[in-house]
Amino acid sequence: MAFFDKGKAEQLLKRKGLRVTRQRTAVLEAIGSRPREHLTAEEIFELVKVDCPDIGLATVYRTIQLLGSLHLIDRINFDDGFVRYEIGSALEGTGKHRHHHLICIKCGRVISFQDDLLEELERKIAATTGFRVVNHEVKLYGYCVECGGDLIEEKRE
Amino acid sequence: MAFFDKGKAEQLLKRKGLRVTRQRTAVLEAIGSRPREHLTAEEIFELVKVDCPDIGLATVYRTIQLLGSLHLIDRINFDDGFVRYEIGSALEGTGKHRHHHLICIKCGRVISFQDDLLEELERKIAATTGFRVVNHEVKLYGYCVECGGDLIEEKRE
DNA sequence: GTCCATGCAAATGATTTGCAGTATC
DNA sequence: GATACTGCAAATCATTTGCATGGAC
Repeated sequence: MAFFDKGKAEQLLKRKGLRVTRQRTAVLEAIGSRPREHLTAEEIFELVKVDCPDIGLATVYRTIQLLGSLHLIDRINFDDGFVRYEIGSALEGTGKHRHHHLICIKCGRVISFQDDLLEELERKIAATTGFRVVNHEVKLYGYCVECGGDLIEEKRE
Repeated sequence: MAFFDKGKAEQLLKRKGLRVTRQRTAVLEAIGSRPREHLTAEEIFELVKVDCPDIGLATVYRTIQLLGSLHLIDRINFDDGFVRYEIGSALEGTGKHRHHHLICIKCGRVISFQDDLLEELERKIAATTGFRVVNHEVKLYGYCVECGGDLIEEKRE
């Protein structure tokens, strides 16, 4: 059922001296059950209430923050007023894979894609600036097919 | 004094039937006077008050939103609780140049860099998905030189 | 049994909005 | 002079926090 390594997550919590609670498990499962869905805290709250009806929204926020700091979930921000979350790439089967987002500026649709093209860039930056890159986030804005993505570029307001 | 094309901005406002006010000019100049500085609304407010002491914070917010929608300024979000702004790339001399950000996850320092490496990726995406990319945003997270950027990679929390 | 974790309600804080007065075109 | 813009204060709303109770180990 789970699309991610649940045991690994519990291990990590225990190793840090943190407790494996019903709420934490439920939040992680809710997010893991919706890969690529970019859930808001409120959406996670609604999903979790199914299995865990007494959970409070504050607990969802606290749990989200904890899981985020452990990199069990990833934070994404589409600048629409909500921070969103998805299962951490470290927990998903393939291990290190980077996925990024295409955001349609007309309809708001978000499409995920994978690409490791930035590794070359990261090496270049390390060489020229001494900055050691450990993660990256790429957002591409444009028009999806339904909103005129394949039209010839033209002036538009 | 201005590091950007002020006339172009005023033209654009007028063309849209909008008014060129003291406040709008002052906000744009404040942001333009601090290239690469990623100002928050509050910081812009403080800067603008020098030339325009009676301006209200609400006007700054409204102006920022307006200038952003006209692409006269660019919005950036470093997920620290503030939306930040910088002069729009369209207004700066060189025209189309993309700049992105290196964010140190230890000290928070932000370094800008330029690179057009993503153009190849954009073409690839257009070809495979039909999505027409018109803009992109790249954030690279890691450790700056002062925070151990040039150390060998090791386990850290 | 010890503390960490939770639920609730209240607090926070960036941003938005209503409205009456003001300034641009 | 019409009406878009501004300043002020109040409202909004996602997120955080204080505190007393509850649960994991």
